[in-house]
Amino acid sequence: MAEQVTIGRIGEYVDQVVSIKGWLYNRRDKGRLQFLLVRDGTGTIQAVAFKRDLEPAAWEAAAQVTQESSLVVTGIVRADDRAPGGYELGITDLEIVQMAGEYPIALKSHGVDFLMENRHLWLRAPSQWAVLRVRATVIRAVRNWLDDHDFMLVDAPILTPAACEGTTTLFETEYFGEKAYLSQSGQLYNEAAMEAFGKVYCFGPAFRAEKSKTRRHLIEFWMVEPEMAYVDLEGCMEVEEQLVAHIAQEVLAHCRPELEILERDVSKLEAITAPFPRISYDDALKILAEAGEPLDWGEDFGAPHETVLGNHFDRPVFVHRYPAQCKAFYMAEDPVDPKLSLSVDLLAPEGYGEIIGGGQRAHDLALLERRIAEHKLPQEAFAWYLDLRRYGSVPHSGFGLGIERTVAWMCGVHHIRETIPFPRTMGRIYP
RNA sequence: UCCUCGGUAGCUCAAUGGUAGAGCGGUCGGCUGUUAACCGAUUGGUUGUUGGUUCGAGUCCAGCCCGAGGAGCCA
Repeated sequence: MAEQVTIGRIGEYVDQVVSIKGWLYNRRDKGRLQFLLVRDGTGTIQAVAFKRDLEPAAWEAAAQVTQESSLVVTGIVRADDRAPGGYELGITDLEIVQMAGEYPIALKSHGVDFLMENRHLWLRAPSQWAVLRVRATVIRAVRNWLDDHDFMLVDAPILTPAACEGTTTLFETEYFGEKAYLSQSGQLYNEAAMEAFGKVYCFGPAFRAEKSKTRRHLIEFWMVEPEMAYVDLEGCMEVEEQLVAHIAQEVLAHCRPELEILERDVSKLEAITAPFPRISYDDALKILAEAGEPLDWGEDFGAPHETVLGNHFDRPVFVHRYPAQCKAFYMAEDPVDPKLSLSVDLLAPEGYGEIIGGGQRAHDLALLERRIAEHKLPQEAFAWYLDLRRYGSVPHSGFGLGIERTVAWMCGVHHIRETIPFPRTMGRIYP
C-alpha cells in the first residue's frame, strides 16, 4: 500500500502513487475499462481501471465490487478535466474490505419516507454529506465567535423539574419517584450563570413534545443561547447580527464544495452583512397590511407573515417590541409603552422565518412576580429564579439561535429534518 | 389536535369495475473515457389492513393503521 491520503487533499499529490480508504459510491462499467467513484468522507474521486494494466485479482475486484462496498484503492493521481472534480486516480491495485449486499438507496430520486427510514445510509448521499458538513461549520463558527468574544460556556441541565416557559408541551419522565421533564430551553439557568460569569452561553438540545408537522419544526433540536449581563435590547441586537454575519462568512469561507453540491445561490449568503434592518412590531404590521397579509394588533406572526417580512429585505431583519401578551413571561417591559415587551426576533429571508428569539429580560422582582401570576405559573417552581432578582439583579439580555433553522437557511434546503443527523419528528424515532 | 393528499415489485410510478405493467436497482452478456453511462436478456407482486357492494374490486363504500403537505405552537 502506498501513502494513505484523503480525497479532500488529493490536489497535493498529483503524479504520486497514493492509497485511499473509502467506499464505492458508483461504478460505470465499460467492459475492459471501469470507472469507480470512490468516496472517503472528505470527498469523492473517480478512479479508473484498465484491464491490461492490472493484476487479474485487482481487475476482478474492480469489476465485481458493489455499490457502497468498503475498499482500499491505490493508484497514481492525475489532473484530468474529464474527471468530476478535476482529479482522478489511475488504479494500480484494489482491495475490497467488505463486499456490500444489494444497497437499498439507488442513485435516483426517492420518497421522503423511504429516505428517512434509511437515514443511517442516506447520510452517505452527497446532498446529506454537504448539509451535515455545513452544520459542523455553523456550530464551529458559533462556538469560536462566542469564545473569542469573552462568552463563557456554561451548560444547562437536560432534566428539569418544571417548565421553563410554561407554553409548549413537555416530555415527561420519572426522576426517582418525582416527575421530571426534558429541557425545552436553557434560558432560566443561563440567567443564573450570567450573574456568576457575566457573559455566558449554553449549547445543547431542546425538546418540545408539540405535535408539529411543518418544515421548520423538530421535536429534538439544538440551540445556542447566549445571556449577557448589563446589556440592553439594542446591545443584544448588535451581538446577534455580528454572530449571524460571522456564521455566513465562515460557511462561505470553508464550504464552497458543499454549497456547490447543494446548488446554493451564494450571493444570498454574501448579502448577510451587518447591520441588519430593525423594525418595530408596529412597523411590521404596516408592511404586512401592504403585502395583503393583515394582522390584528396583539396577534403573533404566523408562517406566512414571517415569510412576507423576511422577503421584504435582502438580509435578516430584526422585529422588536412585540406586544407583551405574545411573548414569554420573563421578557422586560418597554418603559415607553408597558403593553410592549423589549423582545426581538430575527427573521431570515427566503422564507426561513425565525432564526433567533430573544430580547431584554425582566430584572425587576415585582414585575416578574406579577408576570408569573398572570401566566398562571407555579410560583414555587420559580423561587430560585426570583432569587436572581433579589441578589444583585441587573439589566440583561439574551437570545436563542436555532442551529437547524440556521443550517437550512445557509444550505437552502427546504426542510430542517435534513440538517440534523438523526431527526426526531412527530411519529418517527427510527433509526 | 384540525384540514388536504397518498399507500401497487427493493425504489419511483402506471393500470375505463374485466389477464397487475414500465423505468430504475439486482443478476447474466456486450463495449478502452464514462459523467445518475449505454445496449440486449433476465429476475421480481398476499395492490397498507379489516369488512362491505358486485357475476367480478388495485379501482367503488365504511372503519382502522401508516406516511406526506399545511395550520396552530415555537428555535
